[in-house]
Amino acid sequence: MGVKERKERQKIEMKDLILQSAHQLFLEKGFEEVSIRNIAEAIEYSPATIYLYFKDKDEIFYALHGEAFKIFNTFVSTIVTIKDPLERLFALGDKYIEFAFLYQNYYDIMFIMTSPMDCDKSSEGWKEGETALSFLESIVEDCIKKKHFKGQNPRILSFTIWSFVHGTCALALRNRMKHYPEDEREGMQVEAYETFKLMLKKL
Amino acid sequence: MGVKERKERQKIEMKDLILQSAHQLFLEKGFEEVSIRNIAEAIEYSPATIYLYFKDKDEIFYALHGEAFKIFNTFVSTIVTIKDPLERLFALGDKYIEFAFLYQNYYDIMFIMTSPMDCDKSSEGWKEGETALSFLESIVEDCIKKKHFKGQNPRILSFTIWSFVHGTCALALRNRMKHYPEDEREGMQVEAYETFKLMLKKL
Amino acid sequence: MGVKERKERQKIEMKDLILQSAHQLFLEKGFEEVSIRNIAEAIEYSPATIYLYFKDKDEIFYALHGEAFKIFNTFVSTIVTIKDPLERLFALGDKYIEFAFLYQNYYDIMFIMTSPMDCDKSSEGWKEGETALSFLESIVEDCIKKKHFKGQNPRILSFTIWSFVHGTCALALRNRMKHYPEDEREGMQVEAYETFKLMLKKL
Amino acid sequence: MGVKERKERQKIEMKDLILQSAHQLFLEKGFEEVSIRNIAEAIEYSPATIYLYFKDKDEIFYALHGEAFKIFNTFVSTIVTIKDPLERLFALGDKYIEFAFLYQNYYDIMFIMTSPMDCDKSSEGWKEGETALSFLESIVEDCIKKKHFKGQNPRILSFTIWSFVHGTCALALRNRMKHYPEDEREGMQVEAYETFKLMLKKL
DNA sequence: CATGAATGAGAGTTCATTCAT
DNA sequence: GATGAATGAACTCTCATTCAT
Repeated sequence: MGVKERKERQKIEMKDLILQSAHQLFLEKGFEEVSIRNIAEAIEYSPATIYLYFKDKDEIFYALHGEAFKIFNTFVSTIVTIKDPLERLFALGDKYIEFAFLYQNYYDIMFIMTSPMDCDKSSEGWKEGETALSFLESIVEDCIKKKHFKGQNPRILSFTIWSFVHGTCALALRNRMKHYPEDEREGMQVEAYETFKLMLKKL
Repeated sequence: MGVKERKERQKIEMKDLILQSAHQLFLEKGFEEVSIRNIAEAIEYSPATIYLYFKDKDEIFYALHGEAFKIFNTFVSTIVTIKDPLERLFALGDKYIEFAFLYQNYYDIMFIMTSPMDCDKSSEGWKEGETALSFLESIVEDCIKKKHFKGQNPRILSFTIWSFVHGTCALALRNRMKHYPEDEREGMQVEAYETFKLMLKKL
Repeated sequence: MGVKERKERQKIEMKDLILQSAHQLFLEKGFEEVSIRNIAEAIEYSPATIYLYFKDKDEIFYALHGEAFKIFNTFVSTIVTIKDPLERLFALGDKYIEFAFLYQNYYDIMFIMTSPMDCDKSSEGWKEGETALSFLESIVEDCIKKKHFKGQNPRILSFTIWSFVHGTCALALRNRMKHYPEDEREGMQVEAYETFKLMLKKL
Repeated sequence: MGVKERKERQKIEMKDLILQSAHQLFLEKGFEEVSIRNIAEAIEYSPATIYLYFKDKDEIFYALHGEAFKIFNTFVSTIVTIKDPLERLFALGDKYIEFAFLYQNYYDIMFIMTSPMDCDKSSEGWKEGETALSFLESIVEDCIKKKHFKGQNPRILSFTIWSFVHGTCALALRNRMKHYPEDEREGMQVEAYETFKLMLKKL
C-alpha cells in the first residue's frame, strides 16, 4: 500500500512543480502571455504532460488563485505578534500593500481580474479569501474593543479600509497613475496611506 | 447637397455601431479576449469593414476610452453649482460612485481594464482623464481654503479620496463582494462611503 | 464628333496617369509590394476608378511590360548615330547594362520575372521585344560586314552577347553577388564587361 | 531500441516531404505566391504542422537553397579528374548548364528567384554557394598558371564566365527565348556556349 | 465619371488541446 | 507515466475586387 501513497505523493509533487513554474512565468509575463507550452518548456516536460495533472488551462489558474490566497495569508500573518490592535491594523495595511506590489500578478488574480472568478469552481480558492477578510474584521473588532473607531460597525469599517487599500493598489497596478510624474508615484502611494491612517486615528 | 452630410452622418453612425459592439464585448470578455472578428460578427459585418473605420484594435479601445471620459465629465459636472466646497466634494463622490454603477462598462474601461494604455497614443484620451482629476483637486483646494483638512496636501488628499471611491467601486464591479450576502452589498457600499465622509469631516 | 475624340483622348491620358504612377511605385517598391490602393492613392483617385481603365492588376502590368520595352528601345536607340559598328555594338552593351540598373524593375519584368509572361496577352509587349533583339542582330551583322567576328553566325553571336550582358545584370539585380565585397561589386560588373569586350575583339 | 531512430527517420522524411512540396510550388508560382497554407494543402497536413518542422516560411526556403547547392556541388565535382585545366573549365561549364536544365527548379532557387536572400540567416546556405564559386576561380587560376588568359584577373574572369553561363541558362529557364523557333532553342544554347568557349580560347 | 462602402479570400502565425504510441 | 505528432480554430491584418449610388 506504500506504493499508492508514493504515487499520490509524486502526483502532488508534479502538480506543485507545474504550479510553481506557472507562477514564475505568470509573474514575469502576466496572465494572458503565458501559454501551456511556456509552462511545459520551463519544467522541461511536454505540453501533453500538463494535461495529465490539470484538466485545462483554467484549472491551473484556479489552482494559482488558491495558492495566491495561501501565500497572501501567510505573508500577512506575521503581524499577529503585534500587541496593539491599531498598530496591528496599520501593519496589516502595510503588508497588504507590500504584497500587492511584490506579487502583482497574484494580486491581480485575487482582486482584479474578471475571468473565471464567478464560476463555482473557484469556491475552494475563496475559502482562503474569506479567511483573509475575517482576519481584517477581527483586528478591527479588537480596535473597537480598545475604544477606537467609536460607534463604528466593524464590518462596514473593514470594508471601508479594504476599499481604500485596494483602490490605491488597483490604480497603480492597472496603470492609472500616469498623470503623476513617475518618480512621485511611489511617494504618493505612501503618503496617501499615511493620510488614511491619520483619518482612521481621528475617527 | 445633403448628400455629403448624410454620408458623414452614416460614417459616424457606423463608428458608433462598432464602438458600442466593442464596448459590449470588451466588458463581457475583457480586452484581450475580444477579437476584431468578434466585433465584426456582432454587428454582422466582415472583419475587413472594421478596418475602414478604425486603424487597429487599439484605436477602438482609445475611442471608447475617450468617449467614456467625456460622458463621465459631463455626468459629474452637474455638481459645480453646489456652493459649499465640502458638500461639493461629497456630491462629487456620490456622482462618481453613481457613474460607476450606472455605466459599469465605461467605468471599467476608464479605470480597471488592462489595455494598451501604456502607449503614448492614448494621450488624447487622457486629456479628459486629467480634466477629471484636476476637477477633484480643485474642489479639495477649495475645501482647504475654507479651513477643512488642515495641513493636508491637496494632491495627496485627492489621491486618497480617489483611492477609496475607486476601491469600493472596483471591488463591487469585479465581483469581489461575494462573501457578503447579496442583499447587503449595496447597503455596505453606501455605508462605507458614509463612513469615509465622516472620516474626511473629522480630518 | 469632336466629343468622341476628346473622350478618347481623356481616357488615354488617364490610363497614362495610372501607368506613370504604377511605374513610379513599381520602381520604388518592387512589383509585389505595389497594390492597387497604392496606385490609386498616388494619383489621388479611388481604387475603384482604376478599374474603369484596367480590367485587373495584371492588365496594368502587361501595359507596363509593353511600356518597359518602349522605354528600353528609346533608351538604347541613341547609339544609332555611332558610325563604327563595333563601337556601336559596345555602346549598345553599355546602354543595356545602364538601363538594367537604372530601371531595375522594368528590367526585371522584361527579362527575369516569371509571372504572366507566358500568356498570349503579352504578345503585344513582345513585338517590342523582338524589335530590340533585331536591333542587336543587325548591329552584329554590320560588324561582320566590316570583317569582325569572322565565320560567326550573327544570330548565335547575338544570343551569346545577350546571354553575357543579361547574366551579369541578372546576377546583380537578383542579389547573387553577395559574396563579393559590396564596394567591389560595381567595379566587377564594369571589368567583366571590359573583359567580355576584349574577348569579342579577339574573336 | 530502433524506436528513436525510426522517429528520427520519420522526422527527416516529413521535412523532406514538406521541402519537396514547397520546392514544387515555389517553382510553379514563385516564392511570394506560395503560402504555408498551399504547402500544407499539397501534402494534406494542417498549416500548423508545417511549423513543427520549420520555424517560418523563410526557413523552408533556406533549407531548399542549401540542399540545392549541395546537389550542385556534388553534381559538378565529377570534373576534378580532368587533368588539363582548360578542359576542366569547359567541362565545368558543361556541367553547370546541364545542371541548370536537369534541375531547373533548384537552379531557379539558387540563382534566379527573389527571396529573403538578403538576410544574414542565409549565411549557412551561402557557404555552399561560395564553395561553388571558389571552385570555378581555382580552375581559372590553374588555367592562368598554364599560360591561358594572359594578363587576366582570375576573379574578374570567373565572374565573366559565370555571367555568360548564367545568362544563357536564365534566359532559357525564364522563357525569354520565345522568339526563336522552339526546335532551334536548344541548338542555340549549345552553339552559344561553343562560341563562348572559342572566345575564351582566343583570349 | 467617379467613388465610398463593403467584402471574401487569404496571408503568416500561435494556441490549447487530443491521442496513438 | 510521458510524449511526439498533429490539428482545428483562432488571431490581426491586407488585398483585389465589386457595386450601388
